Amino acid sequence: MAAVSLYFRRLFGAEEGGGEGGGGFSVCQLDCVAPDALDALLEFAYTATLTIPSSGMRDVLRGAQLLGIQCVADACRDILGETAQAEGETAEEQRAQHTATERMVGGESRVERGSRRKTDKKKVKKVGSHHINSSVLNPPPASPVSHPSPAPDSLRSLPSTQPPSPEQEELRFKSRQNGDSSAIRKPGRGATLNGGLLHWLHERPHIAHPPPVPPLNDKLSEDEDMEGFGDDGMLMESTSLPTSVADRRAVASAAGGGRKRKSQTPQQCPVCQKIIHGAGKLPRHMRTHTGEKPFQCTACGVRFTRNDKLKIHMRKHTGERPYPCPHCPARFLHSYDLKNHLSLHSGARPFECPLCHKAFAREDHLQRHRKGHSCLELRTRRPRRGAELGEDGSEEGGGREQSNPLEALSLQAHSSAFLSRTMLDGGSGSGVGPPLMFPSDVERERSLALQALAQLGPHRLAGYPELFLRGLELRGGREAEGEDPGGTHSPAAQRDRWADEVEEEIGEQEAEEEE
DNA sequence: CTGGGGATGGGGCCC
DNA sequence: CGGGCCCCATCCCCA
Repeated sequence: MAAVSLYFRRLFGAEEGGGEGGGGFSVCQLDCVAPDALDALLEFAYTATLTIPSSGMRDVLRGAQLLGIQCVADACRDILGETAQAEGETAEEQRAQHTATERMVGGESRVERGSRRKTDKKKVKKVGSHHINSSVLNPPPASPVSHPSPAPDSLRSLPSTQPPSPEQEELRFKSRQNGDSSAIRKPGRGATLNGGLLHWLHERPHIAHPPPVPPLNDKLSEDEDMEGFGDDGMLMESTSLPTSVADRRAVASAAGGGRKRKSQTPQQCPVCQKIIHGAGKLPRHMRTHTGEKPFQCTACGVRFTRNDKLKIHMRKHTGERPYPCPHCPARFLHSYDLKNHLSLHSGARPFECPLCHKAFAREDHLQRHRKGHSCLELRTRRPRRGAELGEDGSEEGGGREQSNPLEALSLQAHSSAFLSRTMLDGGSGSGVGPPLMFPSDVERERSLALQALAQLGPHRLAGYPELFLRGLELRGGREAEGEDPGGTHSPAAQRDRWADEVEEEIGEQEAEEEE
């Protein structure tokens, strides 16, 4: 909220050097803003989408002015059109704000002291919803509760303390001015404003796009995107991935030097920093943060974040089950349900616990089994290596020939943790560290994890160059040692290999420790 | 604890 | 480039 509202920026400790994100406020009463308007403005702060009930435009305008959300105020005035001009007070405000804006564009950032309308500072910030403690206000639906990056850092690095250069600001200002008429759309439920978190603008589905002002705007859009990801020093700092999207785009931009728009995929989520692959997939991902569910079932009213999920849901009402089992009358809503079901007919259980060698038909059941630490009968049975290879002739087994390296990594962690405890039974450190894990195992875990990462291809490790390089090192070393890289690839066989390696490593380490 | 169905989110492919 | 469609992995819930 501080990122979009001057009022909140001041309220929540934006004082330079203040440091504490809360600013000491625990309760904030906003009775000067109509509840509906405040709700709309909060939604805007989180989602860069402003939904204005047609009856409440004036309230939203006043709320935006009071809270110092300049772009919303501008948009409301734009929507109101001549109405705003006709009212002397509003027109006066508008002139004052334009004057203030022009001062700001010229590099002046002085803030009027004591004024409720703090309209003369930088308008909407590009980075918005970062660790917003809105417990004292009405939180938007399904606002992110947890966040991967620490809150104080996010708050400290709010771009409000690092205003863009005057040139950038001027470009943004011009863009906004030129596009006033096209920046607003009126979808079914109200007006949607494009003006907030600029690096979302190209991604969000219900947001009007910036005005077409080529070629300047084209460059501007890219610059804003870059800014949103990197120039504000927040997102890039938090990830510090040299091969991140922003860097790749920066490199491409520098190399190309042309006007051509670069592909926006993959894109980094500004909230969770996750890299989202695929054109147009970021808006879909963003809805997981905002809780927005624009697709509603007309039959039962259930809402969904995605259209395709709604479509599948509709099958429940239509009775359509398009995935029939060829062996029995069962029909399924999802293809993967049929796939799971087919494993019942085939009897294939390709997912075997490396510890107790219990086999499961489904991978998630194996994972659940492992997470529950329910397999404490260590190696009461030998691996079914031969049996696996024989059984792999079945359709299900054949489908899982290529084991997921991440699965191997996870399984290996599970195995090594468990084995560490059993092999070092009676060792020191009980009660310290995670369950079934000894502190001395941390380094070993790390090493094993890197080995598993080495199984990942560069496409899976593109965002983790350090790990990838180290993984290549390790893999090269192992292959040079004559390990059979083309051995069995069935999931269970792979896991057995890992487990055996773990045992070997543990044995070696024990020998070293004894020495 | 396990088996099974369903829900959710991400990625690939295509238009 | 955005969106639809599909598949996959994972999680949740219930019997």
